[in-house]
Amino acid sequence: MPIITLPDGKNLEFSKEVTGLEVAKKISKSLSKQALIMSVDGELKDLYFSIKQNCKVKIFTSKDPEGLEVIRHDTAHIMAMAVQELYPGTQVTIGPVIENGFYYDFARKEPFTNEDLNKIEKRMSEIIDKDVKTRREVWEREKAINHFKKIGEKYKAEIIESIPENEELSIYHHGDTWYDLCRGPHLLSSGMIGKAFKLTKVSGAYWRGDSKNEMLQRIYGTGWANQKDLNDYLNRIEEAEKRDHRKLGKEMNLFHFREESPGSVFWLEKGWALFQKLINYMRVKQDAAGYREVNTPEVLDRLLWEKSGHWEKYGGNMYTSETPDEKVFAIKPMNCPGHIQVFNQGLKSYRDLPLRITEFGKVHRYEPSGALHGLLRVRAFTQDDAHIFCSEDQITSECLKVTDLILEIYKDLGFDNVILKYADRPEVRVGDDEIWDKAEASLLEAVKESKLEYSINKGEGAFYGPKIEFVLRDAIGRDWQCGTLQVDFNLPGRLDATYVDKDGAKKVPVMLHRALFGSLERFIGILIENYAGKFPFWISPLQTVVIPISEDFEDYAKEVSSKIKKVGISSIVDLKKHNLNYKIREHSLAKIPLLLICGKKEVDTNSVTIRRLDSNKQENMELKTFLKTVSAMNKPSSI
RNA sequence: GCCCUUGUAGCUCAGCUGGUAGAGCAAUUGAUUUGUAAUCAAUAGGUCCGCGGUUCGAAUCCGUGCGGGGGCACCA
Repeated sequence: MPIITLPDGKNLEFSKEVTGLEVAKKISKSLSKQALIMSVDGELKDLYFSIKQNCKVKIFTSKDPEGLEVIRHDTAHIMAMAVQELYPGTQVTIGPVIENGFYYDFARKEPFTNEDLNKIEKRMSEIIDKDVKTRREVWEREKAINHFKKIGEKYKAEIIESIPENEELSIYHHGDTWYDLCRGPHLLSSGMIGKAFKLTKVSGAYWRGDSKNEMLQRIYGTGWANQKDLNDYLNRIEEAEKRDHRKLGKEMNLFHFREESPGSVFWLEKGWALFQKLINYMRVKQDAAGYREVNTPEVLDRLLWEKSGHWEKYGGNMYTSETPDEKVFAIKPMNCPGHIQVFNQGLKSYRDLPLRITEFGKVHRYEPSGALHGLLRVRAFTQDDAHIFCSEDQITSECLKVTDLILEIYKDLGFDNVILKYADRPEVRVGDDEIWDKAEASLLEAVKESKLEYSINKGEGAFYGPKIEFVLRDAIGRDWQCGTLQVDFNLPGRLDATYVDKDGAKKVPVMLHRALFGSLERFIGILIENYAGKFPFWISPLQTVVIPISEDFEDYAKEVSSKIKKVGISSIVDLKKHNLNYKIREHSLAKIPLLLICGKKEVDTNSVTIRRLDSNKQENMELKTFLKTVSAMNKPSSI
């Protein structure tokens, strides 16, 4: 006689055991039509699960995340079913739900093509139309293993073998012919999936995510509660493609890549202007925050990298250079050993701490070819790197200062939404556990004091210390990991850094590694995508174009342009023999923030007519006033 | 690095099943001197990614290398 408690606290009493579907019917007819799955005392169950005892039940529809998830999960199953019907001999492996959709990994010799995807989609649609029923069975472990081995599903058999002995093995049947080992829960029938899904891409994926294993074929799909949500999603993807920094970088003449140096950027004039503006801005901010800028060699003796521990852990990813006298040098993949050598120059006292050394250091890392991606993952990049040498009791306050600086800088660049990821000791590391305990505790304290939202990434720290990663959210809701802050009790000791403490004894300083943008290259990529190339005025690589209406006004246009440059704002005059409409179109497409039109009217009144990007209003302003206005626009909000 | 896919003019792309390449924009030249998103015309521009093979003949088919793209793995 179960009494069922609903989320609103209401109790429903039944005279005998009931299924979820019956509970939903009792609540309301419309709910029973929309119900997809339920939770029983917090545990997700199929709607045909029979409830015998008193419990709390919640029914989920496609409006709930749980409902959407089960739709995606069922779509993955139906896809696997369609694939095995169309391509006999294909083995199934796993098919989980992911953000925005699902995938399923298959083992099959022949590659799936895009035409195959269309065929599979069609077959899925047919299965959904047939509305095949779902049925759950519990199998004996041995029976399941032998069965899947017998029918040639060796991956499934392997999965079952790895499931703990005490766990129940459920097999879900979809219709009479197809079934899959699965934890569930699932929908009552295939028709409940709806048709708001689309198979999006095929790719390779290693069995169990390990590159030592064989490669499977993964088919990705996206799945939604209704057609509108699917269309919205597809539109979001399209919008993101329009913002692709590789496309915009080419269109806007910011940078390019060439075969001769894969993963290294050729910065063009405009891209480099942007790069320099960011660096100059950082110089101002860092100077105010007590940093001292230095510059250290790009090429350093291999012995130093051996001593620091980099050679052992990352040697395979380091560029090296052999000199004519057969010495091996490494091209720096990081700035830290160099900065410790800067610290080591001259005797340091506790009065020098905290000592904040910064460098816009260009580093080279031999990234695997498949990892390269525009500006976002490159083999040569510039870090806005700094190392703070301090005493143990300064760690937390220094970490908080770094966090404040990062937040201020992100805000200036238009990112208000920042979260932290705290990562602790990895398996492969240097230094003993006692030191790690100390480092982790001090960093975590700073994380907590920052009052920012944070998550913990177990075992993801650097090999020399725990770290925080700063993740910002862009204009279209994507997260990007940029800044980093790491506590390091190891490297300074390895490279013999010491300072003289109050009591006259030599001590090893703690070192904090931090980068704010991280990689300038990557950050510019993110900026391009965030702003879709329409940068805020103060970092825009070319801020103004002066357009004379005809040859008669060229001299005035030149005069205006040179006055603009005198107040520190970039400007060119467009003297090409094209008409005004043409020039407006060209420079608007190039995303120039301000176009200044000069004709008879402007010459007579010593003024300019302004056309702002994305506006077709005309705004006439006296040149003097304009120069003042535009100077005020030429800086971020914190300066 | 691995799987799939792709590489034609500065850019975007066309070129069916093999017969040594074409458009638009950009560039150059000339005409037009223009008031807020493409003025008109002419000219020039290509080792069809590299190397090898099949073939009477290869941008096209095959092999291989390099680069790009989508994932996987990696990311100090």
